[in-house]
Amino acid sequence: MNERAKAFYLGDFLPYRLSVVTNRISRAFAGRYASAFGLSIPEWRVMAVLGSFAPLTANQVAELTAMDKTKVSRAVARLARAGHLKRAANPGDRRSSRLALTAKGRGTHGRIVPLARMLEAELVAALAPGERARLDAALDKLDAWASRAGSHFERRDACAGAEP
Amino acid sequence: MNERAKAFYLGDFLPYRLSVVTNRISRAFAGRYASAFGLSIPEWRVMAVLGSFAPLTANQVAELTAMDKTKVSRAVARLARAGHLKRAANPGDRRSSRLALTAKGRGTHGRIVPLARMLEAELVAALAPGERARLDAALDKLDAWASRAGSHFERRDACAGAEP
DNA sequence: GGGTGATAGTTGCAGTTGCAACTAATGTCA
DNA sequence: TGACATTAGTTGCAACTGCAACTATCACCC
Repeated sequence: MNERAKAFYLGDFLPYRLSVVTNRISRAFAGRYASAFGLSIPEWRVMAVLGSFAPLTANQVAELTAMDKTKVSRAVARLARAGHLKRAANPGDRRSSRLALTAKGRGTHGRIVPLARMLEAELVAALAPGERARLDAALDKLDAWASRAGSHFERRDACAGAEP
Repeated sequence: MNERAKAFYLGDFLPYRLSVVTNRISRAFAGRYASAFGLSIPEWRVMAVLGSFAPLTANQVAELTAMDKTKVSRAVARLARAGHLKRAANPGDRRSSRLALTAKGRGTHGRIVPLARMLEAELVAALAPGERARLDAALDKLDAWASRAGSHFERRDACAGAEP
């Protein structure tokens, strides 16, 4: 009836809730697997997409991983230094290079992927049957909303996907 | 049949998916509201819990916001400097202080909360009826899993930022 | 061709973060 | 009371982050 409406509980606030859960899961993933191979999450993401899709430019990696090009650049530099990937000249465009995993990189990738699958399986096991599909659907909708909201209201973004 | 199992697609990896969606939403929230009041997300969280629960110690704030005590300490320092909250001596324990919003802080809180509710309403509007409740339930389960996994397996993390 | 504007990727910089180490105040137990 | 472990909160540090600015290359078009 007055301006003193219902109390606001942070714990019920969806963005907060998503953030907390996501961070806990990321932490579990990083702590159990990624860091055991000396990889940060951005590096793991780069390796993951390079493991699936043949040679990619850094730009394509950025799109596939939803990461800022700066982040990709640094992750690629570290992975190259560590011998996990190599850059080959891109015949069609000398500004970019074709990134691909080395044998060592493929080895690491091959060891992490099963562990990632295992972690995901544990995660899904915590859900009821069919609940994962519904979760994915909900996340799709939220993502679509956030992408729209981000591009409409946020300050002038240079280009593509906003990202973490 | 051999070690070359199904390809791994990062885009289907649940931790990754959660991270991307969460970050987009946080960004939309921060860009549209929090930053308009000069508040970072950690600061907004502190104000949110102080707005609901009378005086709290920094420690209690840390628990309620699921933030590191360091983060809380810095957020509180900035909020105090900006005049949004004040620290009062804690009679029972001189190590901590009782934190509470000032009049100015309550004013800001009172203006942000309706906007936060509005954003959440938009978010929920993107979902089907009943889908939000199912999402919450799923998040609860994932959270429970992550808390368990984190406390059991985690130990010395490197220092990689946490994000899937 | 040569100018103009876009694009790929890198780097400088300022701000944020978590962990470890630290100070200060309690608590405990003999 | 006096040593010793605990807890509240702060700070040093080293790493990560995004943005803006920059270089190099490409694309267009007169």
